[in-house]
Amino acid sequence: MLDLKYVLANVELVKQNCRDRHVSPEILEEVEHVVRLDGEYRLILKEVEELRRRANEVAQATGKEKDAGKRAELVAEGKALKTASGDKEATLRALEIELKDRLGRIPNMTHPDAPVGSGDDANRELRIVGTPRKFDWTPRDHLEIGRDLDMIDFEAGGKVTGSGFYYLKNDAVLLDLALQQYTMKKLAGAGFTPVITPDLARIQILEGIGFNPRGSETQVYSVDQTDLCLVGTAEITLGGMLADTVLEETEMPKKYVGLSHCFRTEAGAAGRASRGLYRVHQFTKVEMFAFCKPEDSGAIHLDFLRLEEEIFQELGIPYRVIDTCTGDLGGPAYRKFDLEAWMPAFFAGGGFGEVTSTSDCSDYQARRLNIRYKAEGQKGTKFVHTLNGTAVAISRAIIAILENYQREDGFVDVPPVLVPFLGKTILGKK
RNA sequence: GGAGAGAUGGCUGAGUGGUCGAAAGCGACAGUUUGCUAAACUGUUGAACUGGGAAACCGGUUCCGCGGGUUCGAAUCCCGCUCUCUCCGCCA
Repeated sequence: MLDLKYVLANVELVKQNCRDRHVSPEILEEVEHVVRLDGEYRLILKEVEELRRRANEVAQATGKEKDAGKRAELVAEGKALKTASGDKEATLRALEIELKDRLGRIPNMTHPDAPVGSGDDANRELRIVGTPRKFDWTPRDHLEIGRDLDMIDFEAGGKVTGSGFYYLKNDAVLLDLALQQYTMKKLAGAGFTPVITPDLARIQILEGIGFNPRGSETQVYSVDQTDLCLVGTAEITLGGMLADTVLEETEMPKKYVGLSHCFRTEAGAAGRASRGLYRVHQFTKVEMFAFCKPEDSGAIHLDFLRLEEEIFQELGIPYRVIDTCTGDLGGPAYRKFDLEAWMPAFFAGGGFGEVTSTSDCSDYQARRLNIRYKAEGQKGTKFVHTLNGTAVAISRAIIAILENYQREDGFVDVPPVLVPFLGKTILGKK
């Protein structure tokens, strides 16, 4: 959620930002609605406050009044005031709810360096790191490898749960756990507090982070008869962890690395790049999250990106870094970098597929989650900035590892950095 | 799932219908004292929104877990909910 005052003072900037981000026309119109509603709200608030002021005055006077006749007069005035304010109070509440609702639909402002535009063409490739390996044979994709080595069972997943679900078996299980442990250990050593989060969260928290669980094209599974949703990322539970708190300036930045399962309906994503493990309804993810002072978020964002790159460098997977264009930022992100890993077989002839993503959400999430900090020596509180970044999305990392580390004999080498966690050097071999 | 107890400011904790944004203590901050620290003493000390003012500051509204209700008036009475604790049941 943007700051209402900021929106009112910068209507044209906010609207231009909406256009840059290619939001729907209805959302662009929300800016006007917000301005109009705020005007109405202030007008009525003034009237209501005046009525309440007088009502408080009367009520106090009534208590002090000893004379029965005068007392009765005051009570009568109090009753009249009560009647008068009833409707206005209701209108005021309705206006406030609508205002907040519409304000919440306006996306975050955008970092000035983010490329303006929409679609893959507008994304800016910052760099490519690593060299794709040359194969002496036609590289097999992870579906084939997973089946041949009895490591991934999509049929059982489909039967028991549905399309988009899968079982990991044998060495894929060890690989999954090794990736989790390697990443957790690395980030715990880099000053992050390790956390295993709940896999469900309240709707209110989802909304605070910027998800919209109720829309028709929602990516989120809701649990019937409750206000709970399965989380699509630990970003939700990590950000929500400090909802409604006031931090001390000295304890920031607070950095967490969280492990959760992630559930996504992938509504409307049918079609391209949905084979195998690439676009599944459930996967496990290790996620970085930070709460920091506004002036630190830019540096921490770059640090998150550095850590993501370091992880893929250590895993020995070629990747490229994308500075995400305005049209693809989503609602909460002020700026976003993606890492796309080389997948030699999943994309015909080899191609890059998104494996991590890190967003600087400025104070957009903190405002709605009400996460503030007390600045030393200053009165009042300010909203923190929040950042999130994928450390490892296990399913997609598995694709990259299986395809990049495959051997001509059908087995798969274990990336050296994972060997200590996996306890073997070749996957699939008994 | 059943029974009971509770939720008040940074913390502890008083407050059962009007003078309560809320006693007291602790903590924190400032001052006095002091070679420095401590102690002692004095004072200050919640938040959001909002009107006036250059500012210091002066007003107003809201907030005692959350949401309703009763009343001229609610921290206080009534209803619903959430959370915490204790006991019982169940359970990995």
